[in-house]
Amino acid sequence: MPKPRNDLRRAIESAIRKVPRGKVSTYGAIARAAGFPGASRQVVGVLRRSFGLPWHRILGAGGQIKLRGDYAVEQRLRLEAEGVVFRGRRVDMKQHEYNFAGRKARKNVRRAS
DNA sequence: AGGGTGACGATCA
DNA sequence: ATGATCGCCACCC
Repeated sequence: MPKPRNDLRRAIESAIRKVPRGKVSTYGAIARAAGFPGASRQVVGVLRRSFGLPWHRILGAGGQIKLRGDYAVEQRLRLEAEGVVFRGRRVDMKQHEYNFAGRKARKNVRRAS
């Protein structure tokens, strides 16, 4: 049986809440982490409807802010307040993208010597 | 049932 | 880099 739609929302919220302070993630990544690849638009839906989520830590692919106008400004401010570094209009994902447990980690992880 | 809507994403000109 | 297009998926009239 297919997963109940409710699960989708629950899973997505849960995934969003896992992103720690100072880290960020993307709509697509959240969807995958929640077990619904391709449901990035649903992630947006959840973010818009529910409160109490670290909404500012969720960005578009490539670390780009997808909000418009004042909201975009606020998101950037909030992130910078957490120590997130921007490179032009995008967040430096190399440094701040959160790795969900259970998700395939890149091999070739070399620690800073 | 049918059509419109998103804080999307990947691709191409 | 920017804008257009198409594919996606659940939700709401």
